[in-house]
Amino acid sequence: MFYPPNPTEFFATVWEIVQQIPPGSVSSYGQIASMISPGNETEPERMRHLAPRWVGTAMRKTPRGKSIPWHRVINSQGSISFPAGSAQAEEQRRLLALEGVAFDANGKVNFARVGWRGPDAAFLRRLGLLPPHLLK
DNA sequence: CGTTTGACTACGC
DNA sequence: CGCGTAGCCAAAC
Repeated sequence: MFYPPNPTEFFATVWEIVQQIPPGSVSSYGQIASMISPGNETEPERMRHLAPRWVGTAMRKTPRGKSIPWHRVINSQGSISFPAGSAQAEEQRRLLALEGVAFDANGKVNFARVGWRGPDAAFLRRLGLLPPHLLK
């Protein structure tokens, strides 16, 4: 797959992006991965579609106590990626519920309603990321 | 130092 | 809708 040329830097970028997600909104591993460039625009398709997994790796290593809203990142299916019923899954669901993000009977959110639109232009410029309309 | 393990996703059934 | 699989390698054991 695509893999971070510099994992440390990649992880830090992921965390910065996650901090941009406002309360009440959720993003996905794939959405975040698609924002990070360079690389994902030129990467072969077969490599590119594995990038989200690295976002998952970054999330696993999320530093605590740095006010990073890790719970606002879910998978592309709109559901929590921790095993259903696990303590971590319950915690994530609880934190999201506090922000008004609800899951349906199938354990999925309505992306159309609570999906994050993406970071603002100033943030993109600061990190040198590509604007959403240039992303695939 | 060898083996196992992922906070993923698109796609086929 | 749900389940299984390929792709792919840095961490965690």
